[in-house]
Order: sequence, then C-alpha cells, then structure tokens
Amino acid sequence: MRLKDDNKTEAIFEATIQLLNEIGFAETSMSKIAKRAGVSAATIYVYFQNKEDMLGKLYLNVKQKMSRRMFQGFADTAPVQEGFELVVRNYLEFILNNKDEFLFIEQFTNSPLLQNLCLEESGSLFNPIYELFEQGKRQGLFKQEDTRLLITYAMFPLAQLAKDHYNGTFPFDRSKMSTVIQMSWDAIKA
Amino acid sequence: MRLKDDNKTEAIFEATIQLLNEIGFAETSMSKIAKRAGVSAATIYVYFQNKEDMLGKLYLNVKQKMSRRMFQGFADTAPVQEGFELVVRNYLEFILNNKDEFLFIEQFTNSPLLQNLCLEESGSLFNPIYELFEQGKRQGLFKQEDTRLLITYAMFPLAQLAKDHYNGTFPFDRSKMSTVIQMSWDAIKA
Amino acid sequence: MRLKDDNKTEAIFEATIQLLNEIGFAETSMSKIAKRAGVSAATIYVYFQNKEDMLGKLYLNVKQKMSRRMFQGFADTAPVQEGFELVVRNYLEFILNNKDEFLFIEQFTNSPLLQNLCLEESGSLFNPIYELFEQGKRQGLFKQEDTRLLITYAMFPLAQLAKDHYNGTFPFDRSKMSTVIQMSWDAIKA
Amino acid sequence: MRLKDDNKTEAIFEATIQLLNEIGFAETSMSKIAKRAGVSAATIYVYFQNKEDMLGKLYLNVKQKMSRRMFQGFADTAPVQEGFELVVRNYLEFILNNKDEFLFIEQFTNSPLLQNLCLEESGSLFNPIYELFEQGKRQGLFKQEDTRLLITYAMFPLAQLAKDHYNGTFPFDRSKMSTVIQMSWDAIKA
DNA sequence: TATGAATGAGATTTCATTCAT
DNA sequence: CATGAATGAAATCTCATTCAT
Repeated sequence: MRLKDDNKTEAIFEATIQLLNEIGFAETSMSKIAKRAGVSAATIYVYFQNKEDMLGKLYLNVKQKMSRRMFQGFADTAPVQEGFELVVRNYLEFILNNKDEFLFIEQFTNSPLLQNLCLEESGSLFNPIYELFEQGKRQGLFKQEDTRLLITYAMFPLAQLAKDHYNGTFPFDRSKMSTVIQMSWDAIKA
Repeated sequence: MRLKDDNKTEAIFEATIQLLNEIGFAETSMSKIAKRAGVSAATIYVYFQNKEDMLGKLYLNVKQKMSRRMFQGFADTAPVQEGFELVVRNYLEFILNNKDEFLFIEQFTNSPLLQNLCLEESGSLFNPIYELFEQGKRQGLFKQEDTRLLITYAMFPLAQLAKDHYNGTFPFDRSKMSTVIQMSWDAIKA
Repeated sequence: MRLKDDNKTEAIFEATIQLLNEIGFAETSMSKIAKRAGVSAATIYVYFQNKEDMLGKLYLNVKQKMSRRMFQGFADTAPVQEGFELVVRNYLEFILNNKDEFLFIEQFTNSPLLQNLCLEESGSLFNPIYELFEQGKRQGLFKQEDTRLLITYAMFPLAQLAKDHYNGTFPFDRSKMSTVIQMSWDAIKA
Repeated sequence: MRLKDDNKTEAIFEATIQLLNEIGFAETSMSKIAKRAGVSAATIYVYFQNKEDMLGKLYLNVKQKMSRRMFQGFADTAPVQEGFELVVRNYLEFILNNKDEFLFIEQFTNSPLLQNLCLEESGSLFNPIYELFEQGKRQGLFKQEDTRLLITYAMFPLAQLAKDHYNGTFPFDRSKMSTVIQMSWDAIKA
C-alpha cells in the first residue's frame, strides 16, 4: 500500500487558508480546496472525516505554529521586560511574515464555527503569557488589574494593527516596531 | 414607491444577523433567512438585488446604528476627557445591549466579503473620534503618536473584552466600566 | 405564482416505479428519476422532503390504488363465495394489468426500507378481506384455523404466480383464472 | 491456490447478508461490508471480481445451503406423504433458525438484480421437489394440476408466514408446525 | 494474500435566483 | 408588493474500484 503523504495534509491546509482569505468561508468549497491543493476532492476525506473536522484540525495546527513562534527564545527566568519585548516582537514578526495564517486565525476566531466546534484546546492564543504578566504584576511593573485585562490591552491592539496593515489602511513596517512595543508596555505599566 | 414595507427589510436584517451569529456565513442561506424572517425567499429579491447587496446594506445599516449610539450626547465643544469617557461608555453600553449586532460587525469585519464589497463608506467605526484624539494630542493629554495608533490602543481592547464576555471567558458587567475606561485612557495618555 | 402541478407528482411516481423495476433500488438515483420524469432533480424536493419521504409516499399511493381495485364491486352483503371470487379475480386482474406497480410493491415489501419507514398505515394489503374470511369460517365454509393463516394460503400464491409470470418461468393468462380461483378456495375450504 | 482464506469469504458473506437485511441494498456499500467483515475493502476484490460477482456468488451459496438443509434426510424411495412432511418441516426449521439467510433470499429474489445477473442455476429453490410432487400426482394424492401450481400453493405460504413472523405480525413457533404442514397438504390434495 | 491510499464518477441535497401569477 | 414553483449549478460526501507496496 502507498504511504500516507504528509505533504498532502500540508497542501490541503495551505490551499484552505489561501482560499478562506481570498474568498471567505461561504465560498470556500471542498472542490475548490482540492483543486488548489492538487488532489482529488475524495482524497481530502481520506485524511479528514468531513469539512468541519478538517477546519478544526487546521485551526489547531495554525494556532500551535503561531504559539511556537511567539515563544521562540523565551526563557521564564529572564527579566519581565525582556520577555515582554521578545514576545511582542515575535508576535509581530509572525504576523508580518505569515499573512495568510494570521488572517485565517482572526477570521476563524470570530466565526461561530469555532464555538460549535468545542475545541477543548480552545482558549486564547495568549494564554501562555499569563505567567509572565502575573510576574510583572508581582514586581509592581504592571497595574494591579485582572491579568486578562492587561493581556488584552497589551496584545490585541497588535492584531488590529496588522489587520489594518493588510487591508491597507495603516501600513506597518519594522521601523514602527519599537514604538509599538513601547505603547503596549505603557498601556499596562503601573 | 414607499410602499415597500420597512418592517420586512427590518425582519430580513434581523433574521440575517441572528443566523450569521448562530451558524455562520457558510451555513446562512437565503431560504433560511426568509424562513426566519417570515417571508418568502422571493420577497428578499424585491428589496435587494442579490445576497451580496443585502449583506452590504445590512452592514452599513448596523454600523450606522452603532455609530449613532456611540456619539449620542457627544459635543465636540466639551473637554476631551469628558468626550472620551462618554464615547467609551456609549460603546460599551451598545456592545452589551446589542449582542447580535456587535458580533455580526466583528465577524463581517474579519471576512474577505467586506473587502470584496468595496463599500466606499468603509473605514473604521472609530473614524469619527479622530478629531477628538487629535485634540487630545494638541492639548498634550495623549502621546504624540499617530492618531490611528492611539485609537487602536484605546478602543479595540473594548471589543475584545466584549467578545470574551460573550464567549464566556471573561464576564463583563457594569461594575468594571470605570476600570476599563481608566485603562483605555492610561493606554494612550502622555 | 405558478400552481403546483399534480401531473408532476404523478410523473415522478411513475418514473420511480419504472426505474425501480428496471434497475433496482441500488441504482435508482434521484437524478435518473428526474430525467425520466422530465423535471429537474431540484423539483422533486419541492414536492417531497427527501428520497425516503418520496418512496414512502409512493408506496402508500400504490397500495391504496391496488386496494381500491381489489375491492371494486365488493359488497359485504354478498355470499362469501361470490365475494371471494370477486376479490381474487380483481387481484389477478390488477396484477396482470399493472406490472410495474405490482412488482414495485413486492420489491418494496421485502426491503428493510419499509420497516425503517414505520408507515403507520402499514399492515398487509389483504387486511380488508379479514372480515370476509371470518364470515366464511362462521358459515363453516373454511377451516377453523387462524384467519391470518387462511388468507395467506388463499392469497399469497397468487402473487407468486404473477411473479413467475413476469419473470417468464410460468406464463399466466386469463384461461387459468378459474383454475387458480378454485385452487385458492380449495386451499382453505373446510 | 487454496491460500485464499475461506474464513474471509465467509466473513464477507456474513457481513453482506447482515447489512442487506439491516439497511437494504441501496445503503450497503463495499466499504461498509469490509468494515463489518473486519477486512479492507480492497481485500474483497481479491476474492471477487466486483460487487455484482460477489452478490451473485453469495446468492448461490445461500441457496445451496438452504436447499441442502431442505432435503436433509430425504430419500426419494420414501412414501410421498412422508417426504412431503420432511421437506416442509426442514424448510420451516431452516427459516426459523436462519433469519438473515432467509430474509436475504427473499429480498434478493424480488430485486431486478437477480434477473440481470442471469444466474444459469437460477430457478426456484423448490425445483428439487418437482419429482416428489409429480409422484404425488401419479399416485392420485394431489390435484391433477400443473405441478408448478401445486408447489406454489404448498410451499410459498410458508415463506410468507416466516416473513410475518419476523416482522412481528404473526408470531410463529414450533407448536404451529403440524397445523401448517396439514394446511400445505390440504391445499393441494386431490 | 492483504491493505491503506487514492480517485473519477456520481450520490443526495441545497443554493441563489427567476418566473408567472 | 408578494410568493410558491421551478431550476441549473454547485455543495458535501460516498461509491466501487485500482494501485503500489
């Protein structure tokens, strides 16, 4: 028998992300995905139970990749400010280098599909920084507010900036990196 | 003209928003909308050219409604801080009282459909506060950064908090109102 | 609006019966039915919820038609023998003049589809003769056995003969009519 | 050869019969059969040319098994009545002990698949009793009618009773055995 | 022998939309 | 204005079957 081809899963994932960003959920059909991935539509069903299953697995896959990148080089022994800068920089780098993945996550996150999917591993992408922010609070660097609130004010504007960047309303480039890191820090500093 | 029944337009809009939030774009069909709105599918085509047209008009309708509410009671002669508080409070009130409209806007904003629609009136919901923030900058209240950046850091976290509220991960109630207003202010204050 | 066309239901039913007998359940698809009926496949779904619903309604329709014909001219005041002869003759006539309907009933009756359909109106086609046979028993004309048993021995061989007739293994024509009526009578006579 | 595993053929046959009775022809696919039989779908094609071939062979297999059982202990030297009773009893025993096989035969017999298959060995299951009934006629025990007619009246009601038994409309148990044997005899006796 | 991978063809059903009334 | 009827196109998914191992 032929062996299962990891490239195929990858090709299916990639095709899906591209189409979702180009034409949206409503228009992205299994046959279009198959055509772009260079496989037969039936083949997708060898790898996934159905469309929903495929989208769910794709979502987890992308989120994990994103998460991995965000914490690349991160050591929880490092000073808070250093860790903070690293994570923000990593996040922005990922967003700017992986347009499709990023926009897919944003679109998926806001769709009811995600809720209906009940992915146990749900939770925010930013969960892992929880500890970092707690530490910052303990050291009196950050406001004594709910950590969730701090994360929201420090991190979500970044996503919004990236979206504005991609839809052309607010071009973002690496020269703005330091400014933005500073603003995120200021937004929650004590 | 004017015989066209505004109630019907309203019913169609409402049904659409509900379905979009319940089952998502991909699953929301004209016949389901019609059924929920209590009209025949053919009737929708009396009021709109096609599905895209309908969605576009719905989007503008909701955004206008939202915008109107956000600036209710706003006078550009009032002090910046007062105006700022009012707008933030109005926004949060709207979000908390109009779950469906809010989630619809968020979902739609992140879908490629919007881009393809090329709604001239597009642009952010927050455009009208531009002037307010500029004033704040001139008075040295806010950071001397790009106004767009300031708006992003002050306003978008609110939307995120509301989404967390609605998906149950971070319950929001009016007791947190002042805290949040303060955080938005601090995020961009000089 | 256009009016619902009864001819269409009829055409769909007829096409279905023909195909079922020509190529069997497994091969009879909605598109083939539509093509033969001269309508679009989508049109079938205007008249029926789905394939199962359509088959179920068709089954009831044909059984009713068959039942009506079987008891044409039947008066429960007539002597038992006369009623018996009439019903048997009617049944044979129907079978010989309505090949497709008859074979469809036989095929459907033996398929699990029927059971899964749970047609409340199920029950044997021969139910209505129950009373006639009871009368025959009371008058000492028939054996004092379970009426169900009597019906089975008098009536089911007829169906079998017709099937043999249609598959060519035992040609049946009206010259054999009296013989068969006599045999059915003898099979259960006291 | 002979390396082909007879157990596998058997497993495939059994799975097919079960599914055919549970969900019907239209729903019984090769993959479902494979899954239930505990083999890969591809394996079926090691043993059979295609689906049709498999069904045909299964049909012959079951009919042979049934026939063998029906004539178990039968000696054409024995008196007609004794042989008659034995065959009827054997048939009923088989039917009651082999629900799936019996219902499969009935369903298959009524489907056009059988005709299209052109199994040379087709013909009724009851063919082998031909000689017995001829003998009965010669001895003046049975009516002087076409033997085929006699077989039909004596044997087919049994199948019908079994079907009624299995669909719950007329429970059959061994206490009714003698009654039924008697009725079959009476149905054709001179 | 045995099988997972792969697929073109086709299944059922729904879609957005038009038409006749 | 309003709508039930009608449909071509396309959706998701399954089918029987083949292939490479």
